[in-house]
Amino acid sequence: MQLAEHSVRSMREQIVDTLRAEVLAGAWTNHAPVREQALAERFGVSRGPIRDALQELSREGVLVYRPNKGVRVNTPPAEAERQLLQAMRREMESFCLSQCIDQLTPTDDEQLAGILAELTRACDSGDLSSIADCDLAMHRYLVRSASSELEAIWQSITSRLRMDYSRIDRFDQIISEHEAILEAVKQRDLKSAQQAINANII
Amino acid sequence: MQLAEHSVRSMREQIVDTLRAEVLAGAWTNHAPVREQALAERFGVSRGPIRDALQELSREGVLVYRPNKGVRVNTPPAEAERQLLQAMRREMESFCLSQCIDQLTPTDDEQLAGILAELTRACDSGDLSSIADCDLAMHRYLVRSASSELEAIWQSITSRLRMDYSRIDRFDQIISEHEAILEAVKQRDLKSAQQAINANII
DNA sequence: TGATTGTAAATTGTTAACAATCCGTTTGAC
DNA sequence: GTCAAACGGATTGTTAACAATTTACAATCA
Repeated sequence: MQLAEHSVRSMREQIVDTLRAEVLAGAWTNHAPVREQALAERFGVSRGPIRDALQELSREGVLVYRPNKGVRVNTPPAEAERQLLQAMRREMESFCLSQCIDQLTPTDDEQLAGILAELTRACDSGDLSSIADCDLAMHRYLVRSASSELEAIWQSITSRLRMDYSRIDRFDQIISEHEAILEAVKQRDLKSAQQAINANII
Repeated sequence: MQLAEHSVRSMREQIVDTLRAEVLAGAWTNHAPVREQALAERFGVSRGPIRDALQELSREGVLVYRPNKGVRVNTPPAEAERQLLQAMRREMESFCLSQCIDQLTPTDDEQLAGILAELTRACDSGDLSSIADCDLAMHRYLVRSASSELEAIWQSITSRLRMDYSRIDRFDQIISEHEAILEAVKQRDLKSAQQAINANII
């Protein structure tokens, strides 16, 4: 079974996902250094897997690694850099849509609808961390459907973008934008979907 | 001194650079799995740093990691994906030039000239691995001058592109293209430099 | 024969101890 | 009082042994 292959998530991957979500949700400052021992105790493992996870998050741009000094939370990019990264993200997602849209199945539609439902719930409860998670999950789903290779690059771009979800009056907008994406995808309407994605990536 | 900070290259980085150069030069096949113990003995270290290096190269797209099964050499991307990656690479390098060109010093010009000299030597001797190295080194220098953040993304794009240097009649062209880049950069002529870079990324 | 289960070797994943490095503090000379 | 060298605790880097998993191969049965 192929899906089982994917469900084998190593310790490292779990730690990476947990820590990334926390950092991107703004739960950590970039002033205090990240200590390996503390994380090891928290996750109930030794420092080995923790080091692996921190290294991966550094490569991804979430953290910054300096030899013999450990890691810190990365700072947001300068404005010019941010604009480049955003342009690249748009380009990637447009491409991924064009690659995958004709191969999506009703099962995929259901998955996306599920993510949208969770996003709606998160917006209602105002849980910023969860909103960020769901927003990105929807985009990631489409990118991954096109290419797991591109997913890694996409991740390192979005991790560096550090989107800001704090403007509370945007919640309605976030939901409706993602509804538009889902609708266009369901109809297998590439142009509309690309437009909806571009409108969402601001 | 700031450069000293940079010159502190960890064991992992050295191993990563060595292995990347070998894989991208086509020295490894993607049929045989990569064994940690063998590499550990070759580099005279334990499996720890080797695992770190393999993990980093996996994230970069040079290798592919599968839980409990180790890593293999990655396969080249499909044509459509390759075109996207190339477009993104162009976009990045154009941007980096615009960011750094006015801050480059005569020292940078010398560094670039040095890389070009080495490239010329490599082309003369037909050393494909060295040609690949020097070609990328020049581009990397400009990217890094603009942003070490972007360098990581750039690396993961170029690693996946798997450029082909084997056409022997292209050596003259490679040299002249890089001469054009250096010349335009020396003049601090952004438009010409961007044009030269775009012409070189094919 | 062909498929399947059991077993042993090989390989990756994890751990804990040890070595090397960094950083704040103290000490001592001038 | 100021500066620099030296000390000590804390932290990261590396190692080797151990655990878990995979893989190849032989033994068994229909």
